Amino acid sequence: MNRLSVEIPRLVGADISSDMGLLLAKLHTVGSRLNNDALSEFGLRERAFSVLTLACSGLEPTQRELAEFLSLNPSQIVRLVDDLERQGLVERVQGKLDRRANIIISTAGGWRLHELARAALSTTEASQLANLSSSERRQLRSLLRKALWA
Amino acid sequence: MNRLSVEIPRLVGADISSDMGLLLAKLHTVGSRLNNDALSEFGLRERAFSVLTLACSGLEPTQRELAEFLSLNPSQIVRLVDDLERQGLVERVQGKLDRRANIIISTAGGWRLHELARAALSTTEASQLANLSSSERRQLRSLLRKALWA
DNA sequence: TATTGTTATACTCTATAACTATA
DNA sequence: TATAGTTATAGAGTATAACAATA
Repeated sequence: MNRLSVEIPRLVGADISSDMGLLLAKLHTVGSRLNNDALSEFGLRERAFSVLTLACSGLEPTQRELAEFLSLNPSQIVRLVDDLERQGLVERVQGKLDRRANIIISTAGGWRLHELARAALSTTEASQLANLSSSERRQLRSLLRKALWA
Repeated sequence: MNRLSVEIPRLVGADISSDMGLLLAKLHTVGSRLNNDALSEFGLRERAFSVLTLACSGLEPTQRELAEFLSLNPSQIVRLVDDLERQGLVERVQGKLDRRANIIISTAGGWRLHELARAALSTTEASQLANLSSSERRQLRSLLRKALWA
């Protein structure tokens, strides 16, 4: 249950093996397990890592933008930022134009941890997509991006 | 929050927009919302639909096989089958070779509901992947299958 | 009036360990 | 001893409504 199956199960013959919902669910949840395992030594989980990455991006995202971009709702962002802030990895900075908005930026420690975590994740991604060539991985990435943002 | 964004958000510029974990998480969770909305009129959710589909496949899956194939753990299958059984959609049949195993098969009512649900889902999938041509959708499906089962 | 972030809350999903009956 | 299914339980993820501060 903790890794991609090495044997091809009998049920792959079923029609549902081409069902987009199932394919995405399976690759996502299996990948999440690998990612969360890899991130656990850094005290992070998959979504916290995404928030940290955006806090490191230089784009100065507001919590609202994070919610929209990550397809999470605003109250989930509150919790994620609370935890990252408690760990000293990010800070809430009041927006200049709109004082209601919090801009989330990484601390120096956040940057350092992010680099380590990113490196660790690149190896889990390689194992998650071991069945694909590097050109197929690029193709997959490109199709997923296009599906989401045209 | 309930559909794919029509506008491309500012943060797409960030490196993380190519992060496989994020791409899969986002397309999966947004798709799940659409699927669960579409299935709600049938009293189903995404995973229950997957189990029902396999119960209708003629492959006579055991609960163990369902767990492995769907990347869920056995106790989750118990709950899903309990609910489907309570709705009269599937039955547990004791395995002939191994009396410990339960084979999950669809009832006539399960078959009928499955057909209706499947038709409803095909339209949500179309809207989820509206940005892709039909050849790109086939390509995506094929890459996801290959990633999972070589 | 509308929006940003927050809190409280409920529900769903995921994971684990302990148990039973069979193998 | 090991495996299939079950139960109980805890923790993580998701969704909603109501509220304060600001627009």
